[in-house]
Amino acid sequence: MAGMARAATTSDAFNAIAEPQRREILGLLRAGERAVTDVARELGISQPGASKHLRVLREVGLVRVRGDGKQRLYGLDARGLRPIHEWVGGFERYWNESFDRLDAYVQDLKQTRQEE
Amino acid sequence: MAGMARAATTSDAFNAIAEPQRREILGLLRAGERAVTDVARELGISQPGASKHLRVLREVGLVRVRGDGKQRLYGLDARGLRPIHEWVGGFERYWNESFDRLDAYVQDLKQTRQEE
DNA sequence: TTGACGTATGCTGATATGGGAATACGATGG
DNA sequence: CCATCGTATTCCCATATCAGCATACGTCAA
Repeated sequence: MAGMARAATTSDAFNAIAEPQRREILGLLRAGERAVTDVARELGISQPGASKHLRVLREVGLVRVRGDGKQRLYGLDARGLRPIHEWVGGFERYWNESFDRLDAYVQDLKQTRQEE
Repeated sequence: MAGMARAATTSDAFNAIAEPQRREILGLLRAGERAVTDVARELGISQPGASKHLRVLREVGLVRVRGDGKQRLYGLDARGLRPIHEWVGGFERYWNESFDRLDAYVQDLKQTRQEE
């Protein structure tokens, strides 16, 4: 076996939210549960498209399903976003530094302390 | 033109951090600048591999380069992570809710108010 | 059961992606 | 200029991904 497009956990939450439409879906579901057709309509995508994206989101646990008659209601389960938030948050002290005209030595000093 | 693997901005910060090794690189660079070879060695990947990942990170602006003799020192530029942090943070109030045994109606009520 | 609706899956085509290996490029030192 | 070291790029392969389309599946109503 040779190359793998995106090594390790090929389908984790990081990957799921790398897709703009999936991010839109998650944002939409904050307002409450939605049937597949509704998701498709409100986002202007096809029904199979919505269904597939929802499948990915479900497989990584960002979304739950609930049968409601003929419909399948998808609801947000944001718990999987927390690790992402924490990982990115680990860089919080760095993104306020102005790197624009900053050489490496100064940068090394700054990461020791200095907040703003 | 038909299908595109990952629609809109095919290379944004969301995509860049979807790769585990690239996340490792970013984490490594928090400790300071690194030459390509050092990144490769410390992460146990090949030099071309490191170079390619660093290229992606540079193209989305999460990393800056600086020539240092024969070497090319890569440094972290975390500013591009801020939008991600904010987007994910928009779900913060949802991931503490216990969805485990919660039906949709209750969920709809909760999103109106209730904090914890 | 049959039809209708809602949803999931399968297929295809185009493209993106990552790894490995080889190699080209760039800068420095002699 | 030449050798060397550090880095970037290219080629190839295998795989993953997404969109569009068609179609299968599941549920409910009559």
